[in-house]
Amino acid sequence: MAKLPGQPTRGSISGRPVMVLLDALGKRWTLRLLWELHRNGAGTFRELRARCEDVSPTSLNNRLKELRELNLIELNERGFVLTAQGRSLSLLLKPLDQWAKKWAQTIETN
Amino acid sequence: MAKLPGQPTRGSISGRPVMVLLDALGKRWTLRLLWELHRNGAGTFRELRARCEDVSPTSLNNRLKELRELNLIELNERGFVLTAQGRSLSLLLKPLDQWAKKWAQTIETN
DNA sequence: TATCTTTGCTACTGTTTTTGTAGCAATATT
DNA sequence: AATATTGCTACAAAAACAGTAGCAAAGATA
Repeated sequence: MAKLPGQPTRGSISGRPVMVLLDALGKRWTLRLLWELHRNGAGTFRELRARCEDVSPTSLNNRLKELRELNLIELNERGFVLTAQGRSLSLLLKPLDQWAKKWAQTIETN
Repeated sequence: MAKLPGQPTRGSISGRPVMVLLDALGKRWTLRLLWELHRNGAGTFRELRARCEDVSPTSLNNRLKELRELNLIELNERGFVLTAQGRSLSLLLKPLDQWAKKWAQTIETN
């Protein structure tokens, strides 16, 4: 189901690892799930649904399945957890929070 | 069209800046476009299409429109370019390339 | 001035992705 | 033997995206 590095993806025929990654992250809920698991730790299927604005079980299952095939999360006694790979990736996402705060100040919402 | 920080988004009712950002980045071609503009510089509409696997003009236009409203890109004489904000964001994305390379080695594709 | 090109972009239709509701099978608990 | 919780699936509707064609405006060329 998920496209692994080396394989052509939805958004890039090259199969270059970074392209495969960008494509996976570009699917809905993927980034949010990584973020959620990083910030608030492991969770069961239903817990993750609740944490993610009640995402539909269909979508959640698809994303979790893909993230598992990509070796970014796994399912154990504690629920769905980031793997070592997943943790190292989510570390890269961490600065986005601070960045977004400053960014928000430069945009007039009202 | 685009959801700005402070406003509820597709994937988060809170409007928290980072959620707005994750939602925007989670749309197809968004990450790829930022990546492309960072790596290979400004480009016209048609150039960007070609650079991005011939993305449909409909989708490209939507993403460019959103990215402009989010103050991440702008259109000038040279074509579509990253703004200062866009550049600072794409700097955060840069490490993904190296990460993906190592990541690819840990996954057996064949 | 008239033609030719290139620009960003839109209309339209069909496919893919995502959603929302209901509920199942398996495991654990009481 | 019930009851509850787990991950997950079926199915139909809605939304997002793709693919082709082509338009209007601006610039270059003749």
